[in-house]
Amino acid sequence: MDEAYAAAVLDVVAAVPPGRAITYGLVAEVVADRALAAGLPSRGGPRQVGQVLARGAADVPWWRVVNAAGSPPAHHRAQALAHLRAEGTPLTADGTRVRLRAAVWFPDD
DNA sequence: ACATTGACTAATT
DNA sequence: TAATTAGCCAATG
Repeated sequence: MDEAYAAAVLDVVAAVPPGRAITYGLVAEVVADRALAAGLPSRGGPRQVGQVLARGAADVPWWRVVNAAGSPPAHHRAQALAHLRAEGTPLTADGTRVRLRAAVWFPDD
């Protein structure tokens, strides 16, 4: 397990502003880009991001990280949605998933 | 070294 | 729009 990678992932997640969200794939890309810019070897994909969060998400707003379909992790979806709703994150009419079109955030904003 | 697993994604149906 | 299938990458046993 690479702590540097985990730290990079958590850093990105922690940077997501309230009321916005980001996908696993996007996090993976940002981390990969940063690693590349730092001259480090390329990192893993979305699944590794999930693995890192599963392990050390205690200190970060993990509920702002959703899958490509806009659905929160299957493990805590109810609680994640509660957080998102409380933050005013754009959700679909049924309130079961995030409206990525409007809520997706990229580190440039 | 091989098989299994998972907080994933994209293409198909 | 939702369910299936196949591909994916690294960690674990």
